[in-house]
Amino acid sequence: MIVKPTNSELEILQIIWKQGTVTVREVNEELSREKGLDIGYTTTLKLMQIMHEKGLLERETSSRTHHYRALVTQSKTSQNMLDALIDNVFNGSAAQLVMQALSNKKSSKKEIEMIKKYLDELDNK
Amino acid sequence: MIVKPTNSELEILQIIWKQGTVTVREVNEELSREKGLDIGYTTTLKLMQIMHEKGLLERETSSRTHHYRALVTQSKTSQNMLDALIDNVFNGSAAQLVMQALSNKKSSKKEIEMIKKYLDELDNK
DNA sequence: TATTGTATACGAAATCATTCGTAGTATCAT
DNA sequence: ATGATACTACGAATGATTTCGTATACAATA
Repeated sequence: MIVKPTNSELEILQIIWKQGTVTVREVNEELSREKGLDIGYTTTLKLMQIMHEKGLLERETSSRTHHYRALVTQSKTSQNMLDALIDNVFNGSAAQLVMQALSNKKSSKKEIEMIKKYLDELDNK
Repeated sequence: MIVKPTNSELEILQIIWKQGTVTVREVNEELSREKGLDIGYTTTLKLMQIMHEKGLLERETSSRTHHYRALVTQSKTSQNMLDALIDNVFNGSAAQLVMQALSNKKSSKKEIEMIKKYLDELDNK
């Protein structure tokens, strides 16, 4: 089943993917830091509770302070988002998306080399 | 100025990008067809009116049936979406996005060749 | 001309996402 | 033990997006 995280949920997921296991407070502080403004603690709490209901997060409630972990991987999630974008906006062509992605964002030579190497590997299969 | 189309707006834009110039009815029928369920005519109408207000569409009202055209290009729009995705999900690395995009969606040899050629051109600049 | 069909305009209901306040409870330091 | 602090639960306000009903007007046609 494909779960599509909302924007706010995605922000929270990013933090969890970096940290592995988190408390609500940790996420709330990191969010506030990133945004440079104070997010209400209960706002973050509520969001994470909803994410738990939706099956995006699991949690450990044995101690008073709950601990959350992601149930969806970063790669699965970003793949879903990419697939949606490819289908919806690039007429199903990954190549089209790739070229456009490279056209604007100036990538370093190193990055381009990396991609080439990657393509060669793809070729040899 | 960056305009961020909502999901529904994007669906409509797709149709308009394919067709060039459209009436509300055409869009409504195409939407209903794609979704396999009947969308209220006035729903589509309202959306397109909003899109017009927002500056996403222009329209020709000389005849009773209005004709709409897109004011945002597909490439500008998709570039914006890609940039957002790269920033939000791929830590700012286009290369990361590119490789992931290619990993799942199996691209044809032809597509891969095309990308390689494209990379070579990028290199020579 | 009266009827029927097809437009637009627009307010507002319905839905979904986000934010927050309050209540209740556990924990910790004094 | 008491008070301050930190936690969860949850209802509800707010805001944005999506959907639809109704009013009104024009056009085609019987």
